[in-house]
Amino acid sequence: MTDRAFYGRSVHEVARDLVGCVLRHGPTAGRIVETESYHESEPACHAHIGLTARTHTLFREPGVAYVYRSYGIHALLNAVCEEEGTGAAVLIRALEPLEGLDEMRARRGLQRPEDLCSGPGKLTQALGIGLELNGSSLTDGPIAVEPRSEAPRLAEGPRIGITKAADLPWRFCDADSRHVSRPWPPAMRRSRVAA
DNA sequence: CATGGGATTGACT
DNA sequence: GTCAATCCCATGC
Repeated sequence: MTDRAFYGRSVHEVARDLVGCVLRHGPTAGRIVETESYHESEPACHAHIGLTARTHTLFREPGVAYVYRSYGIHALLNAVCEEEGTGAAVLIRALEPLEGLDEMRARRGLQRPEDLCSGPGKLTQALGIGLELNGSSLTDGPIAVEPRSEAPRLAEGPRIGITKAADLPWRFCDADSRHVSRPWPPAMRRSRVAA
């Protein structure tokens, strides 16, 4: 289990260090293979507009889960980082499924492991993470994050799916995983190795 | 109080 | 490649 100090650092460092960690909720678990970092100083971050009812969670203490609804349909999971009062978080974008695959298949209505968690909305559905977990603790709550044993090789690139500050290279992928969401970062498109 | 857009996904051409 | 689904909330009148 990660501790609060792990999250109380630069959001970009945390985003890098979360790749390779195991995310767990109930009987389902997966290895984090893709993250993006967001900081209040740039307009793509929800916290950029300041403290509102929606962004309240982003300004809380490090190690809290920020879960919000995207496009009216999907729940997206973030880990709140840096000091309390600073709006910054790491978006968990993809997992390599490890445990509870059948539970994930039932929730997703799909079979292939690489389709179960290869996107931020997909993984919350697969793990059963909903908006009710917004504000819950990642260090002592229903969602757990377990430290990695070794650091994966990272592929970095611009964040995707956003219109503002789209040039910042704050997307971090496990360069050797085939469970990363599409499109893959340029550095990963040439040669592929099995996960 | 009305409106528009978004850190997405899946289905379709 | 395009596009609709669907809803919270920020913004503007």
